[in-house]
Amino acid sequence: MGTVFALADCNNFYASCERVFDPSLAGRPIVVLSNNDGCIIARSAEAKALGIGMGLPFFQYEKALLRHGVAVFSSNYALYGDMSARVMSTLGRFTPNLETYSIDEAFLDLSGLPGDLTAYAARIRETVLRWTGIPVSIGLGPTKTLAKLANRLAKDAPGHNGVLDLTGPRDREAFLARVAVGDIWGIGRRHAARLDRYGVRTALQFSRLSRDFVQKHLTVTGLHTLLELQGVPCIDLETAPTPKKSIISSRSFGRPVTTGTDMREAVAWHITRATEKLRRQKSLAGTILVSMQTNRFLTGEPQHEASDSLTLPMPSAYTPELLAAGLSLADRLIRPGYRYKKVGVMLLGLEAEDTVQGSLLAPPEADSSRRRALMDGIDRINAKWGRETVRPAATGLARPWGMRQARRSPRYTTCWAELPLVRAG
DNA sequence: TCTGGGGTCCTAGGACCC
DNA sequence: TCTGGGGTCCTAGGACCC
Repeated sequence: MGTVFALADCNNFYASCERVFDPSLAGRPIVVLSNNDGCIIARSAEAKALGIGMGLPFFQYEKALLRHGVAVFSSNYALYGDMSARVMSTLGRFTPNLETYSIDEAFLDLSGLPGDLTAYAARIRETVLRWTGIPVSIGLGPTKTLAKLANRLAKDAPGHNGVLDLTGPRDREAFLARVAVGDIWGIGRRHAARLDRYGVRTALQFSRLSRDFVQKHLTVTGLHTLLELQGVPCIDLETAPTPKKSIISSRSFGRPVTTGTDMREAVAWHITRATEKLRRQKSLAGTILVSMQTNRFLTGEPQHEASDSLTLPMPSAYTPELLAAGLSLADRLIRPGYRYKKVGVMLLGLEAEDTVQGSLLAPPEADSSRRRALMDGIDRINAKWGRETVRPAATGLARPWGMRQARRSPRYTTCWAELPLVRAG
């Protein structure tokens, strides 16, 4: 018996989360918007059936959506993140070997399981649905790529009840023939277009290409995809979360920003947020990068896009130090007279806080333990009393650059004041 | 007025070394 | 016209994922 991977993927996850706490949404088309209520990033099955595309700018379709009775939500990541954790912990009851692949997907290693795999997967589905209210589909395969493909078929192909098994070679070719090459995990738009020029349109055709051809055109990652489709595992299950190698905080503004003060506040806010993430994974950053841009869709307006980075003398997770570095970069980049749309901060050159290299030139800071205690104290207060209970003054108070979120549902599961209310009688 | 955010990996080419 | 050979490291850009 070989390896068996399952991919469990929540159906229309964000839309499903909204539905769990609002039964009146059953059967209704739902869309969820990106940050700032910009684009449509999630759709319920009913919304997809109406032909509402992914990534469409909301403001262009707002009237049509409301006319069709579509329920529209701002994204509510407090809710989605918490529901995701519930789904993952439920899945964890069925195997200790689980990789949380994204907010709504997990790979499970089901190798060596006795009995009927399809029935086992069906039981996983039922349990997740009963315990969390979230519907999932499950694909089974001897490699992650085939499990992904099986999952897609489980969702799209009727008559499979949300579970599809591609672990055996039986019927595999027939299923591969039904999947477009661009729908293979790891084959994106560009590669799909390139393959199309060679007449390669289905997963089956792709799986029959020579290794040399694939490596030449799609590099080694493409070669791994090829082998995985042929049933040869190349991509392992990663059960332990690995620390990030870079951390980003960036966001569009709710409205154009024109003053240096607002720009600096926004940059400081992102630095603070990125540095919190950095400390949470117990890392230090060697380099900070600040970027900003105007609204590229407004072709009539003057455009400015700029970014620059600065490498610290010693890697750090001390917010005031990163604020000083990042704001000095911002001051060099910001140009008066532009209407900015977005700023971002990236932390690079990350290393674990306990393995950092010392420097011959800069002796260890006498107050480094004091700095660490200060950050630790602030992080604890904010964990207990809520984000931004204690925050740098540089991040401002009024936040005129903050994002729009006109249609957010309550944070049903993470906020006492927003718990769902049930009336009896 | 309005168009998302956050990541990873690979390769080519330049800088630099002996 | 010709002007070595081989290696490492870093970065930018491109591709992919959700």
